[in-house]
Amino acid sequence: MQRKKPDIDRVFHALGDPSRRAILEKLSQGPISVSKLAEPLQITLAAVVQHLKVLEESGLVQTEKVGRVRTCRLEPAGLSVAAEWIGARRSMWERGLDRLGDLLAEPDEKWREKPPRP
Amino acid sequence: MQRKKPDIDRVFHALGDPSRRAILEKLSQGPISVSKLAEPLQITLAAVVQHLKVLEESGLVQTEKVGRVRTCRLEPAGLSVAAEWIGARRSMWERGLDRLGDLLAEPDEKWREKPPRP
DNA sequence: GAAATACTTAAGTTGACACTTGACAATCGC
DNA sequence: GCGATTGTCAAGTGTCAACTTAAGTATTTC
Repeated sequence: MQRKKPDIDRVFHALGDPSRRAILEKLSQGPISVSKLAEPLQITLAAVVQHLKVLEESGLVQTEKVGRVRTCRLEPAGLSVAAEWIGARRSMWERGLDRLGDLLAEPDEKWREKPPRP
Repeated sequence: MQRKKPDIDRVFHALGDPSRRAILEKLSQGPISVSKLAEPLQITLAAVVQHLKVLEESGLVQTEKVGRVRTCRLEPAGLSVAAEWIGARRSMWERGLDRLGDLLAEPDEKWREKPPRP
């Protein structure tokens, strides 16, 4: 479909990349500079900076530059967006599973068209 | 970096697409056939089938074909993988935030190299 | 058994995205 | 000031992924 990106979209897209998740793991140990962040990864500093841009735009990471050093840290609120989406789906899920027998037994005109009630 | 894909990678990648999330939302209301699934989306049936393949390989969805109809349903375990990853990161996060003051005050040779202890 | 339904598969297009290289800018230590 | 450190920007490249169209395969219905 590829529509424009609301917040949730950015967050999940950001989480979808292994390098970015590696960055988040590192950051979960505490704030750190860009170059220290890049060191263990096998990509260039420039690439890390690009990932950081994505992470920052998605609200998962915050950065602040002091002198020539940019320090990065996690933004707890960012992950919450994802956690909440998943949580909501999961609960509907489980409610749905309770009714699973019903839904399988019945035909599925349940949530598409409502036949006229005479 | 773009390495090969472990499970968690597939799951987050799958969640990163709006069409696929739309499919999951629909499925969270109960099992449904492929064409019913495709109807409200503005993409072709073929595209939906491709999305379903991704969702199935990531473990988020299960499908079963009976006669000529393929019925799709959510796989609760799939989302758990994502939920757990997020949960783990969040808790480290929060522990990290407590120590934030320390980490900012100290230099950061904390988690990279351990100087020899005489 | 012919027509309709419900997918399935293959091939091709297009745009996004991860990465690189190389040049540049700001700041720190001396 | 000068050199080293630390990051930033702009192109450019190659790959992947989302879609489409079009043709094909089972199944069911009449």
